[in-house]
Order: sequence, then structure tokens, then C-alpha cells
Amino acid sequence: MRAVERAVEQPAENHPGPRPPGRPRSERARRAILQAANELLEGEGFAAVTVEAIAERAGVSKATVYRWWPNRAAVVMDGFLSTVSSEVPFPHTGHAREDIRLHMRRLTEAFGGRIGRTVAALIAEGQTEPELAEALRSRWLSVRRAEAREILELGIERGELSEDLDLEVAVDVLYGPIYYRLLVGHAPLDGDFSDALADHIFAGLGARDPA
Amino acid sequence: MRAVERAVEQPAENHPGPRPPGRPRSERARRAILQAANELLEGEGFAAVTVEAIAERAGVSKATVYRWWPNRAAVVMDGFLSTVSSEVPFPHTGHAREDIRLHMRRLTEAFGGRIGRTVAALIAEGQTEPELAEALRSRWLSVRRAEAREILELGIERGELSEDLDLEVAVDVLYGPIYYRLLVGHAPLDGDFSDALADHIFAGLGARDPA
Amino acid sequence: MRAVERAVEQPAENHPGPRPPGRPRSERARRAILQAANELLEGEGFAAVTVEAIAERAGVSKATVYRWWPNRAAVVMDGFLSTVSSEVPFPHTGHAREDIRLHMRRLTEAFGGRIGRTVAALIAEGQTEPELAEALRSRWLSVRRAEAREILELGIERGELSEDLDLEVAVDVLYGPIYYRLLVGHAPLDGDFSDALADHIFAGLGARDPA
Amino acid sequence: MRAVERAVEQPAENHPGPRPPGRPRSERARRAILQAANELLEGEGFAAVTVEAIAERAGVSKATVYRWWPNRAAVVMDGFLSTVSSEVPFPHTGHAREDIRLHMRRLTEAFGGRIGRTVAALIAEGQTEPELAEALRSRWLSVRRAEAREILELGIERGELSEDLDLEVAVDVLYGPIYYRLLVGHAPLDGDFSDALADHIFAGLGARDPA
DNA sequence: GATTAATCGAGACGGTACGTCATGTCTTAGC
DNA sequence: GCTAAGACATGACGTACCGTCTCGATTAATC
Repeated sequence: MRAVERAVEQPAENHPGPRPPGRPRSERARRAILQAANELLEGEGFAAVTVEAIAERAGVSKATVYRWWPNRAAVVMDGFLSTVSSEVPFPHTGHAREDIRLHMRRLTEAFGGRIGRTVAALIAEGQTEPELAEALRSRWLSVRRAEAREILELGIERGELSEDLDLEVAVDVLYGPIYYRLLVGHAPLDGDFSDALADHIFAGLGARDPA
Repeated sequence: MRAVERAVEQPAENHPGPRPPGRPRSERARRAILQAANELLEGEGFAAVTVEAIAERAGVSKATVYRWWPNRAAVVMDGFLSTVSSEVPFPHTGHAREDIRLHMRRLTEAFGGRIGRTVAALIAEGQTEPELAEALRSRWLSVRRAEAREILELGIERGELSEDLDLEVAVDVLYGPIYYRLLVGHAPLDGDFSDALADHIFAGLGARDPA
Repeated sequence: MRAVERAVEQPAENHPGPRPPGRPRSERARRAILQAANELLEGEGFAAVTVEAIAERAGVSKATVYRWWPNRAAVVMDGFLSTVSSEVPFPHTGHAREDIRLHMRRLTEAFGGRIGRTVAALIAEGQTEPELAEALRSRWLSVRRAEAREILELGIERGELSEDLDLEVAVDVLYGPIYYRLLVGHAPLDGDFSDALADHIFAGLGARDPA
Repeated sequence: MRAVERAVEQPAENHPGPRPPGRPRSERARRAILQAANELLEGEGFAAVTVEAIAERAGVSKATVYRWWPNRAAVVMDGFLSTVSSEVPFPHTGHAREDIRLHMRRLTEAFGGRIGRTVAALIAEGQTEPELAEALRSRWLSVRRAEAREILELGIERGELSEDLDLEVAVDVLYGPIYYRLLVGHAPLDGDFSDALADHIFAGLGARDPA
């Protein structure tokens, strides 16, 4: 098990078994660290989230941080995930197009605030830290993608969408433009954009039959 | 004019006018710095591109680097742009859908190598350096976007695409998924993806008429 | 307590008391730094004693030097003092004039070598660093001055010297000319000078009674 | 001729001879440089007197400074000497002891202000720059010493002082303590000190006849 | 009046060292 | 066996001056 993943474990397992010897891990320290990371990220941006600052603000030693997380990005991600569990719930209108429009809208709105800043920072850090990128994919992205895929699958079942759809590619089409604006910042991420996006995607960019 | 942009000026102006006083800037040093940045990026990745390393490899003092660029990312961007001028030229088949498919394919292929790694690194750095992000938008992205927009406009003129198209949003739909895969890395960036992408986009995800 | 003074503390206190928390200071590093400073000073002169050079020669990081000393001059002073503790001991012939002549001679001889060069360098640095000047006064000069004062006091007690003597001024008369030659270098610092000095001082420059 | 000395030459020679070809040296620049050095020294201390700062304040290029002076200390000394020519004139009361007392008093008073700070700074710099030390000796110290020697010689001629006096040593006795306090700063440099000094020196530290 | 030659300003250059910061590792004592 | 405290080696940061250099412009004296 990699360090990034180990750190991610739920702190309290369901069937504890024979407690290991020695002083048990401090739950207080763990929480203080994650909270400090969150506050720093919110208050001063990713650059200010140093392990040093986290430790000081959490009233914890650096060694304690490093014992449980491999680097600052892992801490930030844990801190981030500890606050967003299923913050973007699943819409069910019965119509795939509408469900997707709503889903995209919620993500867009979420990306307008703290969540967007954090996700952008994590993706950025992931460029130089493969483990972090992997963790982000498995713990954040794949959850959202699974939701979108589920909506699409329901749409196909109901005959609203073509059976030829490549689900992976389709999900990229839905999410790609949103992440693109998030990361590149060339235009605002708002509800108008989200709606226009859904329209254009489902309209096939208004392409007439090529025949 | 900001420092990032100033550094970017073409070294030789068309109508030089009255040369400014003082020792002129060393063209040799400028080139050596950009080349060193490129080589380091290629050889050892973005993390290895420190100002210190650039200066040493270029046989230049750190002060000279800092005199002309505000930070390493700006150097990397200049170095990058000095090698890619119109590396992704404009296709003209006479059919918008085909032009776009080709355009997307070329970008996808370019992103599979050095260019992709560099663009990803620059976008990542841009998350914490607004000036760099702005420079990347104005000097790399907007050029590509303008090309895509031009293709779309031609398609509208020829009646191949709907007149209702919001060009900005449409360009986001085309580019977004590619940048998304580039930055998130959840699936490969290859010709198959590029083609599938074009198909799905123009097919409107296979949506039946919602009526 | 000022940094300069703190750094100067004896490493081993007599009654240690409750050891402070955290990793203890590395005695090995402390010694290596002082030795490196001494060697550099001896070998290449004060100008070569940069913090960078000290750190490298001592196999220590710059940060460790800066953690304990505010600047290179403070290191040099500590290094210097660690080698000279009571190197100019107290003479006791029973005659004030003779004791003083010997005391001056020993100082003059000491100033002819390493000690003289170092003291001169430290006084010079002290011109721009008040803390260093203060440290030099309290840790080097006042020790020597106290010795001279003691000799003079004994001489007064024995009736060899006038009771009207202003001890501070008298000590300045004894030491002043030696430091003057040390720092200005207009004439050699040797035993002949030292003896002639003592003679002239006690002879009152050969002044006839002004009456 | 050394650079330090060359720079020191009087700007206008008495018998100009065949003026050399080319643009003559700018008297305006020379003066502005010396004045800038003086002002900086007065206003912000020796550390602030960098060649860069002098050049900027004087509205002159660094190259012009370096063309005429080898380093900042030489500039400072020239600037200093250009303001103090025989500022401590010769007293003539007809009595050696009194002349000397007055002479010492004037020097002590002068050392209480700008002159003292400058001389101290120059002596300090002289520790690492032999040329500067030599220039200071020949252009400042030897002038004052000659004055003192002359007073002493007159005193000997008049029978007020012993014929056995070693003039060099005697001058060291007079000046040494003053420079000592100037450079070490352990006690104030004022009229009281100066007078007490003269008393103690002429009284031979109150020594009873050793016989 | 043109030529020659040294000076001047401006400011870029290769260097060196500065003092700071965060990294991730370690060493200790205490709980 | 965790924890806090904090020292440690490492390495890059961005800054400040150093003393040198390369320009075009200026200023006389000479041709």
C-alpha cells in the first residue's frame, strides 16, 4: 500500500481487532492537521500551505505530519475530501438530458468557490507528483465520473441516448470543458456557461447531417 | 507592460528607432537561457528547471535571468514558445467537421510529447502565478482558440453549422476534453480518443430529439 | 539576551537543570564551525571568512550557522575566544612598574601574531556592528583591562603609584598606544616598543616639574 | 604611482604643461562624487557608501567612479580629506605641556563628530585594504603626528622636555589613548578625558621615583 | 570644419555572498 | 509507540554590489 493511500484510510476501522501496542494515534492531532490545512488553503492560498505552517497552526510537530502523510499535497487532499463527501448529489428527474444539465450545473457552481480552487491546486500539484494525481483520480474524479456515467447509462436504457455512446469519451465531453475553464481561466465558470455547454453538447454543435 | 510580457518581445524590432542608452542586451545570453530552460525541461522535468540550474547551464549569472524574467515559469514559457511558433497549422479540407477533426487530432498528437508536458506544467504553475496564467492564455491558448474559431465561422458561413452557435462555448467543447485528459491523465491522449471525441461532439452524444 | 551573547554561552552549564525539549544542539557542529572560522581566518584572512565558506569547511549547513550566530563576525569572535582564554596571564614581581612592563610586553608580543590580526579585524568589524563591538568589549577588552587595573591598584596600595590615579584613564594610557599601532600600523609592535612605551609613560614624557 | 595615490592628486596642477588630447576630466563629476560620498557617510553610515549609491546620488555612472578611484574606501577618504584640510590647527602658547593639552583637546573634540566616525571607518577598512591604510597614514595621520612632534621638539629645545625623548613613542603615547577610545568605544571621548589624559601622561602615572 | 581621442551617461554582464525559507530526516524526553 | 519540540543537511530562493564591459553622445584640441 502506498503512503498516499495509507493516509487515506478511515481512522476508525469497523472491526478493530487486537489494538497494537504503544501509544495510539492521536485523533485530535489528525483532525487539527486536516483543519489547519483547510484553513490555510482557504485563507492564504495553496502556496501558504506548507507543512511547517500546518504543523504550527495545528499545534503539532512536523514529524507527526510526515508520519502520516507523505507531503503537503496529500494532507491538503485529505483535508479537502473530509469536507466534501458527496457534496454534489445525484439528480433524478427521469430525463437524462435534464439530469446531466443539473449535474453539470452543480459542479460548475461548486467550482466557483473553495472546491474549485482546491481541485485546481491539486491537479496542478499532481503534474509533478504522480502519487497525488493517482489519489485525486481515484478519490475525487472517479466518483464524479461514475455518477455521470450512471446518468448516461440510464439515458441509454430509456432510449434517450444512443447505444453507440462511448461512456468514457462522453463523460470527458461533459466534464472536460468545465475543468478546462477552471484551470485555464479564460472565461467565467457560471450557470450560463453550464447551460450553454449542455445545450451545445446535446445539439452536436448544431451540425447538419454531413450527408 | 508587465515583466512577463516585456521579456517576450521580439528581440529584433522592425523599425529599431533610436537605440536606448547603455550596453545593449546580450542576444547570446537571451538565447542561451531559453535553450537551457528547454533542455532542462526536456531532460529532467519541470522540477529541475530552477533559475540556478538555468543560469549555470547557460553560462549566465542568476542576476541576468532575473533581470529579464520574473521567475522560472516565465523563462520556461518563453523557451517553449520560441520552439512552437505555428507548429499546429491550419487544415483546410473545405468541410468544417473534417477540418476540426484534423485540428483536434494534431493538437492531441502534439500533446502526447514535449508540448503536452510543457503546457501541462505551465497551466499548473499558472494556478499560483496569475501573470503566468495570463501570459499563457494570451500567447498560447488564444492563438489556438482563434484558429478553431475561424474554422467554426467558416462552417457557419457554409451552412454546415448552426448560426446559433456560441463560438466561445463551442471552442471550449472542442478543446476542453483534450486539456482535461492532458491534465488529469485518467485515459490516454491518442488519435482514437481524438476521433471518438469529434464523433461524439458532432453527434450531440447521440441524443434523440427531446421533443 | 542578545544573539551574540547567547551563542557565546558555555556549552556545558554547571547545573544543567531540566534539559529543554527537542533535539539538543549538536556539539560536534558547534565545534566544527568555530574551528573552521579559525582556520579560515588564519589561512586566508578575514575577507575569506564568509558564512558560506565556514559552513562548507565545517560540513555544516548555512542555516545551522545562522541559527546560532547572527553574522560571521560573531562566529569569528567565538572562535577566537575559544582559543585564547587567559593566554595573557598575570605577572607578579611585587613591583607595579615591572608588572606593568611585563604585562604590556606580553600583550605586544601576542599582538604580533594571530591574536593581533584577529583583534584588529574584530575591532574593525565592530565599527559597523554595535553588538559585536559590545561583545568584544565585554568578553575580551574588559578582561585585560581588569588585569591592568588590578596591577595598578596593588601599586597604589604599596605606595608605588599616586593615590590620585584615575584608573580608567591610566589603563587607556597603557593600552592605547599598543592598540594604536596595531590598528594603524605606522610602526612595528615589538618588545623594544613595549619597553620604550613603559619607560616614557612612567617618566611622564620626561617632563620637568612645570613649577 | 598607485591608483589610490593617483586619485588623490590635486585636480589642478600648477604647471599644466601640454594638456593631453581627448575630452578632459569632468570637474563637476569629481566634485559630485566626493560630495555624494560625504553625504552618504554622514547620513547612513559607512555601510551605505556603496559605489552604486555614490554613482546614483552624484548623477554619475559607476564607470566614472571606477575610472578615478580603485574602490569605495578611496573615494571616502578623498571626500573626507577634501573637507578637513588643517581643521586642527597648531596651538602656540609657548609652553609644550599647554600646547599639547590644547592639541589633544582639539583632536578629541573633532573625534566626537563626523571626523571621528570617518576616521574610525577608514581605519577599519584599512585592516583589509593595505593601500587604503597606507594612504590614510600618509595623508591624515602623518600630518597630525608631524604637528605633535613639532610641539614636542620645541619643548625639548626650550628645556621643558627631556632630550632623551623618543619622539615616535612619545607621539604614540599622546595619540594612542584617543584612537583607542575612538575605535573601541568603552568610554566617552570628551574634554574631561582629554585633560585627564594629558595630566596622567605628564605626571608619569604619578610614579614615585623607583629608586 | 573634420578628425581624433578620451570622457561621460547609461546600463547589461558574470560573479559572489548574502540571509531566508521549506524540505524531509533526525534525536531527545515525556506521556 | 506515539508525541512535541526543535536541530540538522540540503538546496533554491531573490537581492545587493562588486568590478568589468559595451554602447552612443559629448567635448576639446589638432589637423
